[in-house]
Amino acid sequence: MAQADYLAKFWMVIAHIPEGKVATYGDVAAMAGYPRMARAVGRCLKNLPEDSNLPWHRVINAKGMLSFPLDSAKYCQQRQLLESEGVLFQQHKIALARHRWRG
DNA sequence: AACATGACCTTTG
DNA sequence: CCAAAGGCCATGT
Repeated sequence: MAQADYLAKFWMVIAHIPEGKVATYGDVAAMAGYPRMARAVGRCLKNLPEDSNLPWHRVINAKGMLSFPLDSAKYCQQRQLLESEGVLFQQHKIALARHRWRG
């Protein structure tokens, strides 16, 4: 189905994000060739199995923040993964200007 | 109906 | 006046 088509592209793009860099949902969608599908990217990541080797944590929203409540376990996990890769946080946001990846 | 978003607009500092 | 932050509506699955 068509869904598998763009899902595969999202995975490919995300898999190409370098360590220490991040991309927004919208950027991933655009780089994959589907400009208005930012939310579909989020949906896609949500469906990922745990044993997936995809660096989902390098995908953040346009505000440079993680799309989880600040006190959630998910938020902590993602933030920890990013910081361990060298991504710097300013308060609760990522320094997008410094870490945003451009394909 | 719900969502792991984005862009735009308005308000603060 | 410019920048950052938050709220509201629009998109697509």
